[in-house]
Amino acid sequence: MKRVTIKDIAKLANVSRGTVDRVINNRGKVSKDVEKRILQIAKDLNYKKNILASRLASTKTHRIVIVCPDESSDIFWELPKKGMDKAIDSIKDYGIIFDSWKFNLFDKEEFKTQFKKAIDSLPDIIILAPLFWKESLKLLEYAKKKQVPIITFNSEVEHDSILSYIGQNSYKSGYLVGKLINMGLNHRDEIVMLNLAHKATNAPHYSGKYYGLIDYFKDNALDEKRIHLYDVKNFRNEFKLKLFYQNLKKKHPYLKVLFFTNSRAYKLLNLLDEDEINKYIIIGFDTIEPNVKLLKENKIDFLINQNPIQQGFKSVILGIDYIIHKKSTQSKQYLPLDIVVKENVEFYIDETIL
Amino acid sequence: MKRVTIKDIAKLANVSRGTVDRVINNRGKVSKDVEKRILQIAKDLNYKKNILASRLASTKTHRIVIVCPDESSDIFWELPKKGMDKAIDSIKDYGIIFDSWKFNLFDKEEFKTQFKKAIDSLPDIIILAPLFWKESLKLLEYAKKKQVPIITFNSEVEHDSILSYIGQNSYKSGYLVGKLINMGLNHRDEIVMLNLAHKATNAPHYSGKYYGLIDYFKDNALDEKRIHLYDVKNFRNEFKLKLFYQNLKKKHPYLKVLFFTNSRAYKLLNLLDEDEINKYIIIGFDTIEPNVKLLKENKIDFLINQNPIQQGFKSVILGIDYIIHKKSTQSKQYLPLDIVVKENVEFYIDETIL
DNA sequence: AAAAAAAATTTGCACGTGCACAATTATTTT
DNA sequence: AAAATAATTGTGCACGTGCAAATTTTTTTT
Repeated sequence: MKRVTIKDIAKLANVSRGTVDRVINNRGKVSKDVEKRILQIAKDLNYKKNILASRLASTKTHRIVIVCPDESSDIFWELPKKGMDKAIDSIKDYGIIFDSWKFNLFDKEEFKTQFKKAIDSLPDIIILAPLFWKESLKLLEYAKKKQVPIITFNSEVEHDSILSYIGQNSYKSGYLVGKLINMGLNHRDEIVMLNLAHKATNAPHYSGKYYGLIDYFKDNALDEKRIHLYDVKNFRNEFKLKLFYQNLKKKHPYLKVLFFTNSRAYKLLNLLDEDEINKYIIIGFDTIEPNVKLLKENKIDFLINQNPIQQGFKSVILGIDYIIHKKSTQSKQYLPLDIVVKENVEFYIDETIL
Repeated sequence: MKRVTIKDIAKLANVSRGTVDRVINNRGKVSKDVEKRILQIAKDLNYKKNILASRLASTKTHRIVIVCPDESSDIFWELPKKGMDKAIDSIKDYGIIFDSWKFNLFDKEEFKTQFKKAIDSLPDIIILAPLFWKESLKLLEYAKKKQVPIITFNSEVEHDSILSYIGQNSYKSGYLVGKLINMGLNHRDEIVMLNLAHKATNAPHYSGKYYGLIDYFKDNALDEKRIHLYDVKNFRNEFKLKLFYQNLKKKHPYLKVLFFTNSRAYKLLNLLDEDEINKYIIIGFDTIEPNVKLLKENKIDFLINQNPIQQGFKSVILGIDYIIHKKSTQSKQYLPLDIVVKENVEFYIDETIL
């Protein structure tokens, strides 16, 4: 069962390889009837381009630009980076160049600068973590004008220059947290949802979580008035963070659940005593090292894993797919929301992908 | 930054491409000093073979044989199949031939026949689901004699002709189940562990689960005497299965947890009434369709996902890796044990891998 | 209807490696 | 030391596609 090649098609169509090539790759300059004939034959023979030969012969060098936070500005971002590096490594023969425009997670201006630079360099595609919502939308419009397609990951933004989104579904993660909370809740207990983040960053990102949680309570006839949402902007100042917690305790005598909306649970928890922590059901996100440590010490009860490594990996693979196959289906891919407990955490730490 | 090619090395070493080729691929017939020189230069330049060109030029056709149960004999086996098909599809240009020797899950003799046939066909590698323990060991010895390397998945067997194992860790899954059970258990409740399987199949497979569960109880100062293990060999006979359950109920007045050791929870559950089921905490394995249905109906509380799709996918990828790169590190890769509940099941059903 | 222009098609080299056979050099045998 | 043999090294074609220059065919213009 020999593979069907361009040559086979050419012979059957009574034309040369070059003509078939032009049809297959839409290079034009082919008469209508010949084109039709060739396409029919290609279809009949179920011709599939040999990607090895294609990439080997191609002189074009494609370029993918990655725009995401510097992993030194926040520990979480080491994870997508791992996945991306893995993917990049796996296709080193395909002649695709990767550039990285990093920005400090807390620096809105730098985000704008870097994203703009990325667009202006006119790459074949940009892989973007659109952390700042408003600014992203503006620049996405700019990208559209410049005809640079974009794959987003981690944060969900809607825009028609976005080819695909890879990441978690915030709403559903909130809903899932509802379930986890409910497994150990009494009727009076209060739930506090802590958003340790700058106001600047992606708003829908965590509000989705909030509404998911609320809806779980509604769907299960629980009183959602017991849920309290707090934005904690000064989380990087330990003193203020601790002060915030002292006030929180006073305000909520029946406080039972601490739900951290992102990977920064450890920032507060590491400031508290053991018996203080043990009173609560504590839920956070992402299996970064300080969180895992707390999980193993029974200080965190659940971590939701949003598969950041896979997010990075798949974003890059998708970018490659787009370039190689010119696949351009607008799509969303929500990665699993894994429930991580002490007893299965080992499987979610040093994922060896592929 | 142009890629380093064989030609570059040849020029620097003052030899021809052919000589470099012979060194790189250990084809012999090269004088010692030239070989040394070339290897040094290759190392200095950090030469990496271009896999595209290599595979394109290669005339060799490699063959991978898959030996696993026919998916029609048990619904579970559709899942690894999906993963395998995906992996096979992704490398269709690499000129690797796949053969499949299926066997009926319940037929020990057929397993032996097919596995033996696979070995005798002398493929480059066999990907095997070693469901029958004793028979596998015997034939693995035979494979060793015939020098056929083997990758196993799904069931863990120890043998030195096995290159890698991809699958779950039974002990740890039992341990994890302990945790899940414990979240909703009272001190008197009885746990019943049901092994719906022929005696013939892989013994350590489920006994690992048993010991894991026991150990969780011990580690957490729970009374492991409340755990009762039953082998249910006649599970395919609905009448006998129901009878078994009736007896079970009589025997265990404080029965609270039904823990199914494999994917066959639905076989019993579909015979029982809704209010019967609601009394229990029910835990099973694998997100096959009938189980998912029960999970969505709140009839199953937890499913442990052993990532069968990924198991299939990774087994094949590993086989390809072995053939292409001659990587031959003996290794085990335990895939995550995902906790699946109604609220996150959607992410574990129709996994779109890569 | 010949010349010019445009459109369609063919041809040949390139990509980097595998592999078989030819050519050269080194070693052994006569 | 020439001849025979062995060991080593070089050369050319192949894999299937991309691409552009060269050629042929068709259409338009004079």
